[in-house]
Amino acid sequence: MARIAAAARDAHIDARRGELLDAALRRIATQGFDGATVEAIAREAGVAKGTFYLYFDSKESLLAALIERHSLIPDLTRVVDALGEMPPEQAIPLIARAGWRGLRERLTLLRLVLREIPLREDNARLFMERVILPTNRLLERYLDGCVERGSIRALPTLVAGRAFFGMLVVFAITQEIFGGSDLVPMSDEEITETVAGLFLHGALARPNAAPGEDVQV
Amino acid sequence: MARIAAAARDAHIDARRGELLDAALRRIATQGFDGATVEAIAREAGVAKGTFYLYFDSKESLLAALIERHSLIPDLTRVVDALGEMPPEQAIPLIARAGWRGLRERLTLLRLVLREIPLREDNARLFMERVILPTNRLLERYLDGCVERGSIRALPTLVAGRAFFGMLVVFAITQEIFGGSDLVPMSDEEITETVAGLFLHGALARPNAAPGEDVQV
Amino acid sequence: MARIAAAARDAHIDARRGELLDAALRRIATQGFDGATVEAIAREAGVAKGTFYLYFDSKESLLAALIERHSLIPDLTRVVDALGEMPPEQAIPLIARAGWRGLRERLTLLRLVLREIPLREDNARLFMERVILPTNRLLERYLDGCVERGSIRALPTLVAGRAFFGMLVVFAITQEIFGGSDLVPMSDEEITETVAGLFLHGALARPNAAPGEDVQV
Amino acid sequence: MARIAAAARDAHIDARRGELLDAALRRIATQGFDGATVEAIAREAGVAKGTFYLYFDSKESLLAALIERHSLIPDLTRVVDALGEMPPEQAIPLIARAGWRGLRERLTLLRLVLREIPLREDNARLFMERVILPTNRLLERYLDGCVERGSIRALPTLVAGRAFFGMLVVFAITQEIFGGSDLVPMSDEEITETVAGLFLHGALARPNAAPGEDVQV
DNA sequence: AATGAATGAGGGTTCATTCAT
DNA sequence: GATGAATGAACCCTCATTCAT
Repeated sequence: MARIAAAARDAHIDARRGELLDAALRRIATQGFDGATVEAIAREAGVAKGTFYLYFDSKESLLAALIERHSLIPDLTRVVDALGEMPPEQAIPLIARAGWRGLRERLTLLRLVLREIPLREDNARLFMERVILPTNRLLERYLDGCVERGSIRALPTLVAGRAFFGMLVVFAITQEIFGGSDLVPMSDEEITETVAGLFLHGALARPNAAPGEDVQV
Repeated sequence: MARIAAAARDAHIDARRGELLDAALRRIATQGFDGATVEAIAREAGVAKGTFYLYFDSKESLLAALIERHSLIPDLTRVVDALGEMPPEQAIPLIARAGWRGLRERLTLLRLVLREIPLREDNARLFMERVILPTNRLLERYLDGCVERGSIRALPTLVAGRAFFGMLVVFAITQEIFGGSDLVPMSDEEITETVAGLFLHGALARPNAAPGEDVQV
Repeated sequence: MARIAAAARDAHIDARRGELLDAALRRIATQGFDGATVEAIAREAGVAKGTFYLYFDSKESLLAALIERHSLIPDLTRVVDALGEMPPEQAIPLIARAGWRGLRERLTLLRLVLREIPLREDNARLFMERVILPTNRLLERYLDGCVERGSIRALPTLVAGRAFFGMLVVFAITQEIFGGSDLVPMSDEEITETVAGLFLHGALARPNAAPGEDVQV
Repeated sequence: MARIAAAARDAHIDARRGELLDAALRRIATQGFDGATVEAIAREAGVAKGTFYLYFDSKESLLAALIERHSLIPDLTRVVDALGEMPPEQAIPLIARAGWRGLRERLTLLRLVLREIPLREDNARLFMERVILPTNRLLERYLDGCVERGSIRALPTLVAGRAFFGMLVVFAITQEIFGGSDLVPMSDEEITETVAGLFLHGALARPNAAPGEDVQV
């Protein structure tokens, strides 16, 4: 019975933490971390100010929880795992589309990360280790497989993978967060296909030239 | 004489504003906009707190001035203008290196932009119009020229240009701002050459296949 | 049966109150009344926060109970009652030693009283009536007997008694509570014998008697 | 000119600090340190809450300033210095009266000290070193002189001096702070003369009995 | 009887902004 | 023009008290 009660309590605690985290993300998205008061976050979650501190040690500790909670990793893991040995010509566009979708669904978190991470060295490190690098390695592993199978040329796959995904991130920042889509609209297809196309073939018109050499400029 | 005095006064005002902006950028870089107090900024500029308000209406108004003041445009304009009709195989690496250098020299501003712009719709719009899009158009123009001359394939050059430069930005964010270089060091060459190489040739091993088609996945 | 149950319940209530009072005294000793939270007191007593309010109306009401509960009276009553008509030359040193011992055993309570009583007029009155004056009257009665028997001179015995005991209190405050014993150590004997000696003979060298000898303390 | 301005500013700072300290003492006397809010203190001093922090680092730092500021030392120094080699029969009553007067004028500070010092180990040490011991040594020096001149018997003068002054302190606590004067009024004379008389002659009726020996009980 | 989640008033502290000098 | 003392709104956090379970 005690066990059941404890389990119920834990569930309740998790639920409340979740509600507070959701509320926090909403406020922080529009007002920034400093701008979102604990009172506002609590009220948005439907509880009183003091209740916040039953679930988080401090406002600061909410940040880490927030960042750890949302990440692209689960999504991308599923997608990349499903690729198996699919040739890059098919896989890369798939990844681009999935990545773009994932980013658009996480714009709020992206705003948060861009804003709050750089000032917090510990969190920055944590974020690199827990979110960016894992995602990056996922791509690296797939690309390494492609290189082994000879379907893509030898290149620093970690760097290349980040460059690939990074292009999507930059469009998310400029078009969605900085409001670029109001000034210069770009369709989702335009973005994902251009990014995928560039990553696969580059921009050169006659790429039959021996690759790699020109890079030496 | 009155005119001369007025001119001198204007010069003085500009100088003071400049000192304050520099001081502000230094403080904001390490503490964020909210964390940098007017008092600290003023003291860093060597004046008293009240003096700040002789040169700026408010702390907020300093932000716009700050963002407008620093941009990559002059640098890149010079570089891209100098390219003329240089073939992309040579030009793209040059641009990548210049862009990377410019970014690394402006990390402070990049931090500021990532942190403060997203929350301020007006500034975001302004930043897109005044900084991102001009830079983007610069590249677009060069790439359009290449397309015309047949040296690169037909692709949405505005999108492609942003993707190209965006790769560099993402490395600046992850490696320099998020501290990735402590965890996974990457040399400047590795970054610029991989980015340039990808943009030129893509990742495929046998890019002699008719380009563009595979993208249709 | 009902009566037995009621008695058992009362005993239980008293026990719980006692545990809470002990716990409270321990917390308050180190952190002060304001610094000791109800939660901490309850936890120290091994019960939950809410339970506290089953036994006390409020945190404030705990104070009165706490002060009333501990007092020197029982100890001193026993000691003074046992004196009977013992001459002051013997009795006063005995009282000084017993008083000193009692004070040292009640330092926690002394801290509490010094801290919390002065701000609470009602409690102050209560404390005077219930603790200080009874103790004082105890001494007064003994001293009055001495005066009657001619063993001490006529003096305001209430005042004198308080002065006597007060000397001990002041050493408890300065040496034990203010930490004077770290700076200027004084032995228990030095304190009790000097106090007793002063009270009996005063400081003068020849109150007609042979001087110097009195130093035998 | 700058020097003059600086001097004026320092004077102003001292004045403001003084006003705040006075105001703080008044509030703290009636409400305790914790009960006296910074806002209330500031308002009592006629300034805004924020102004408080221009003159004190924190509320806590006000305490030390407060305690250091008021002490009996200057008064007593003057009195005791003026005694010279005056025989104790005259000097002790003088000291008792001056000490009593000084204590009554500093009841507020006494309340503060009793309440706030015990919980703050650092302040307790400081208070012993800076206030109690210096006062104590003042008396010690005078008593040592008397012993040398043979006017009082050899006794531990530091202990005796504290016992002497301590009697006055206890009357201040019980009569003035605990409200004893409402229950059992005692005139100033009764207190000072009894204390002085006890210190000089003790309580015994025929102190020509060989003193000291009886103490050995 | 016992619990502990929830509340919200209230406190210390910071800081953008004003204004008299 | 330059200063910096003064202001007070607003924030984070604590904790006595209540009440549904």
